[in-house]
Amino acid sequence: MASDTRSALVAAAAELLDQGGPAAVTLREVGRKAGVSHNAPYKHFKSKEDLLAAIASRELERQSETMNALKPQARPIDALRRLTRGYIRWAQNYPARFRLVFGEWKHDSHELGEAAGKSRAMLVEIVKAAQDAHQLPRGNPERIASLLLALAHGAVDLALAGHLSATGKGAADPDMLADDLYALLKKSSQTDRKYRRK
Amino acid sequence: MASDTRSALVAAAAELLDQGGPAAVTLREVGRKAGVSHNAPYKHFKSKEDLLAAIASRELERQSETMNALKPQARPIDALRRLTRGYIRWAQNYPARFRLVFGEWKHDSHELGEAAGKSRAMLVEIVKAAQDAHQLPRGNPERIASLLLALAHGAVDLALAGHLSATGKGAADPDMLADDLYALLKKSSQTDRKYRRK
DNA sequence: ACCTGAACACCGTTCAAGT
DNA sequence: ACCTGAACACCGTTCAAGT
Repeated sequence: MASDTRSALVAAAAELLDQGGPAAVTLREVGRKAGVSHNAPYKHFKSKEDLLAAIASRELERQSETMNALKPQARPIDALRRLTRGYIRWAQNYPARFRLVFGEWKHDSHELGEAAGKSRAMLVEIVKAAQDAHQLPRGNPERIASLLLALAHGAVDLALAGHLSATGKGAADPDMLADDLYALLKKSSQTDRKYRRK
Repeated sequence: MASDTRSALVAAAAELLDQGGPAAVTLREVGRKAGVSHNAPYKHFKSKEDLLAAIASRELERQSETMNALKPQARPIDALRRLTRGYIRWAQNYPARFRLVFGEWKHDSHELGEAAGKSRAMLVEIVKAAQDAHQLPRGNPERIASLLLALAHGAVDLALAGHLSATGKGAADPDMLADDLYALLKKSSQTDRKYRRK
């Protein structure tokens, strides 16, 4: 199914993407790197966009693998924090892949949506566990997962674009903002507990 | 300073951007729309990227104008909420401009950074006012402004990419997530008040 | 100072042809 | 089924030349 040249093409394209952004991913250069002609990719991908979508899918699958490997953790809230940090690190180390995964997709790529859904489901599970341990406030776990994801995503995207760094006292990097949100959630969950004890 | 053809070129380019994304912004089409030759843009902009940066600057300036026009509001917290909603609406109505403004910039465009800083400063002022009225928790106002901005930005970016819509019960749009964060901040500021009264 | 038309190198995509 | 080489249309950019 996943032929040898196909994955070689994806790997070559990902390398070019990291080095010079989407503009550097030319089918001619991809072919050269993979040792085939400049239009051999058309036997494996419908178009250049389809090749880029394959990179994005690969990235999302790797993310869910990383999430699986990271699961066993004493406190669920610590697993969540670690996950958040991992997400931020990934975006900062591979900004081009990060932007590709969350960029616009005309050919709405069913495969991509499924890979994203899988990661999401795992995230929601950990949120539920943290709620059961009273480390997160009550409420719809999917909603809280979205809140955490949106903040981490927005913080790192702004940071990459240089729109976050107020130099000096107010300076905040993505990790700090994530910590702020976790602190707010913790405070809120403590209020929840007080109610529960009444 | 802002010559007539220059702004005509920017307007034409913005229109093309809205219609078909950055790929649709070809200098030939921009020239045609503005009634000049396909390389007249080079007398006003160093490159295509420079033209795109001009669109981004224009957009940021318009944002700070909108913020100025919106300022007089009874409760500062309401002004903040309105600002958040405006930001989300803008991104949803003009996704291509939104992505352009927060995309990557090689030629790091000093002009762009200044326009962004101006909007930021206004946002921080309103946060301060809300803190003084005990509608937001204490703490560094720049930090809280970053938190609000990061969440709104991340939520709307995820929504545009289709990575937010868990259908069914857990479904959350950007406005709902912003409301969640405001609720957490309100709760936290009430705890602050209790401390203050002791 | 601003604009034009021709030209160059490069890219995505298609096609006829080979194994 | 997979690959190749030539060809086409298009694009960003440059250049010589015009006002």
